[in-house]
Amino acid sequence: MSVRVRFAPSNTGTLHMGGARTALFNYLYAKNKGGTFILRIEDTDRERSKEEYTESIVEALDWLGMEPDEGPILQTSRLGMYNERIEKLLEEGHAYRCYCTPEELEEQREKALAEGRKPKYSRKWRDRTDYPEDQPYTVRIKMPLEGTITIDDMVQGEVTVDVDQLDDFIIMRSDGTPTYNFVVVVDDADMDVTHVIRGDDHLNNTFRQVPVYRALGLEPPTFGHLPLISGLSKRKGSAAVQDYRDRGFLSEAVVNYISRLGWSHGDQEIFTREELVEYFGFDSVGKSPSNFDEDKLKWVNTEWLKKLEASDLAQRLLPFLKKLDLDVELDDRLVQIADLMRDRGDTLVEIAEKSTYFFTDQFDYDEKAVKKWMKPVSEPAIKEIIESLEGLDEWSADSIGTIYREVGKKHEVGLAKLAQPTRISLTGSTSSPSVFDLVASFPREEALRRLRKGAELFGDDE
RNA sequence: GUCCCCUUCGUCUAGCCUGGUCCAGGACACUGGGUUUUCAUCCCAGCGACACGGGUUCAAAUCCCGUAGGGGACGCCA
Repeated sequence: MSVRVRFAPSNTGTLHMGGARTALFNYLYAKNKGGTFILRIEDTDRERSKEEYTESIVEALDWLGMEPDEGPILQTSRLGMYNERIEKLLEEGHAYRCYCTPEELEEQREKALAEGRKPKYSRKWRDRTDYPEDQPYTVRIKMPLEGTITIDDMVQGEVTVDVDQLDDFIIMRSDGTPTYNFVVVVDDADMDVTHVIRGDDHLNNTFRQVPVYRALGLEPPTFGHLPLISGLSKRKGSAAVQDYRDRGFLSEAVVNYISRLGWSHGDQEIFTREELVEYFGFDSVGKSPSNFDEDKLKWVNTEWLKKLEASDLAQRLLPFLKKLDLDVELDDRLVQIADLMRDRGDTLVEIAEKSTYFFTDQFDYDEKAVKKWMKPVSEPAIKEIIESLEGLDEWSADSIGTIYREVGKKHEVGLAKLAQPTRISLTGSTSSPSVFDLVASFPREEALRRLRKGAELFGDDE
């Protein structure tokens, strides 16, 4: 049977890095096995579920390149299915009505906790049939009364729990809606899910769900419970995936980075999507929780920034440049600039911010730099360079470089004394790509205009 | 409180299953050098860990037991 996995977030919030990693491991496992990746939205929490979150989750997955093969499937669209199954369980004696009130249960729970016992439903209505008339009731599943339940988890290995830890949990609320631990089972079974891969905060739930499978006459799937990413805070990965996109991280880098949280492939750090799909397997998934380290994410991002095709990079940089109110469009010049700037920042945001001078001359000259470099020694040479540049046949970094070297030699000034004033004139500061590339990156008239304007900064003799 | 899971450099991890090749390897970060027309990139070096305690064994990061610490679960949330 072919592999079918599902990522099943609730739509009570946006997708954050922890969820993204769970989705990724599902996706990678499915693709590695040539299987199917399903997206299901767990929206049975009527209080908190919001459609906008569903959209946000779909968008995040899309950005990360994990389009589901099936879905999104909403659980609320399947309500009828659940009621049928509950009726059947009731008829077969695998479930029963419970007339306890929420207040009554809460009281018992608090009492148990206060006395240091495990809070557990008393099973008061398990074997009763003297149902009160017209009273609201919930439906509870009958858990086995003795024995143990063992699962063979793809990540955790064999885990056994004594059934005395389990109680008859509610599968249908008094308002008639089914609860999570019941609904997941029905859905996973109906969708022919073969492998349930989720965070290990669900490990305990698994022992509740297995008896539900059995009561329904179904074989439980294979489970894989991933260790959680610990200490996620807004600053550490629990912000929406889209926030990382907006902060200038590449989706490849995000995917690459989160894949390495709990999984590894020897010493390799940088993976293409194809490699991830090819190498991924639960043999290499660890059991211990990991921390989200933004410094390393940044490093992975710089690696991807270096890897991308220049034209691709330019395209991705464009929106960030536009956000800075710059007059830019996707053209050869932008591609050239992207290529020059790609290793000069950790994120697209930083690169965009450092690239503003390419698109506007509204910048301030760095005073210290002006003082240090705009000196009379450089002035005659720079003036001659400006003249030579005016008549240059071929406007290219190479030929521009030739002029700088020749003029420098003639005036007996070092290259730094020509390069720095040039940088200041074109960018306002002394930090930029190679000067020749820099000059060549401007249309000739613009370069000359800035050089002439900059030349006015040359100070008097000291 | 009860149950489940986890524990190798600050962080992500390799090694653990199949004890010796590990006085523990790689990566990020950090520190110091070098290359360079600036900055960045890049290169080199350094710093830095087997949670603790018992066993088993000729030999343990690797196997067993315990302790401590961390995480998770215990809902008419998912």
